[in-house]
Amino acid sequence: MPKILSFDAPENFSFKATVYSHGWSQLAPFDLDSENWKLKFVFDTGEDEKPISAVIYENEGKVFIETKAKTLNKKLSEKIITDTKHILRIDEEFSAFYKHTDKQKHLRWIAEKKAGRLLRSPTVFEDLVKTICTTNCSWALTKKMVSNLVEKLGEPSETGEKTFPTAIAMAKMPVEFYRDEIRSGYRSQYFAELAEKVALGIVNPENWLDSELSAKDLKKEMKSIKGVGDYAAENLLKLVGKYDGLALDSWLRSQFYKKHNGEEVCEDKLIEKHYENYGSWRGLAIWLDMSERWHEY
DNA sequence: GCGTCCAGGTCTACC
DNA sequence: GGTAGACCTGGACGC
Repeated sequence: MPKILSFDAPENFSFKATVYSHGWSQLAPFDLDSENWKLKFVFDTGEDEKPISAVIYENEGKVFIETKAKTLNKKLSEKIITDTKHILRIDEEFSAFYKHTDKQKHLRWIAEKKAGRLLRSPTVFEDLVKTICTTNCSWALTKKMVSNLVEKLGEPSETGEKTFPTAIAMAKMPVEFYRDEIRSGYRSQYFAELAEKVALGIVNPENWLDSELSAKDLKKEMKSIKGVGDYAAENLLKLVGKYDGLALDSWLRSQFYKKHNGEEVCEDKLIEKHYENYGSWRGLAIWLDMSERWHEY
């Protein structure tokens, strides 16, 4: 019998808005069943335990985690619930953000849909590697690189689905592996270097979650990682709860031109000006404004 | 079939 | 601090 865990969802939580918040639900080990609104994931449970495959869904104000584990002790149960709350950003508060968006008629849907939570991975390391996989390539290639990492370096659960690899697992592989097997091209050097530094404790991305640094200084620290530039750092800032940066990429720019600039290309300064009134929420404001049609469910 | 472009950018060298 | 050119991959497109 599968072991099912659950917890109460807060009043302002929307499972659909969270899993459709950006492309992360399409990246392994996430696997979204959009017909039934169920999100598959494979939880890493540490060195001594097999990873656990699970399906996450919401029903009547509760979040359920239906695991495929035959047994599940209290410690593992607590870890899976903690990870799920982190992934779904259950404890984040958006009322201050909604006060901004409710002032704009065309953004009132955001509070109505309870949107704002950007799906993330259980670890910042996983989000960091995935973000580097989004740079300078098509979304199809991003998905391919992430799938290759999971398939070739992930740990299998009892039912065979694999986790995202740890930094230690990634650090064991040479640059050639990333180039030839992961197909990550010039990013291969970045992955090998990053994994080694994280595995050795020289870099600890998990510290970014509760960093006391300002967004500006944290962005600077993130950019010290090879392969992380302005877009990647600002995207990572959003994933650790700081929305100061717009994280402009070619997709976001093109959407802005279509929606707010008569399909005319403009300088980034104009885009920044458009969202300056949202202050420290501007990164979330532009993202939701541009991805509005994703929330037509 | 082949060449070119470019996509959820970044790095380095140079000014 | 700003800019030009190089950088992997793979799908789309034109010829």
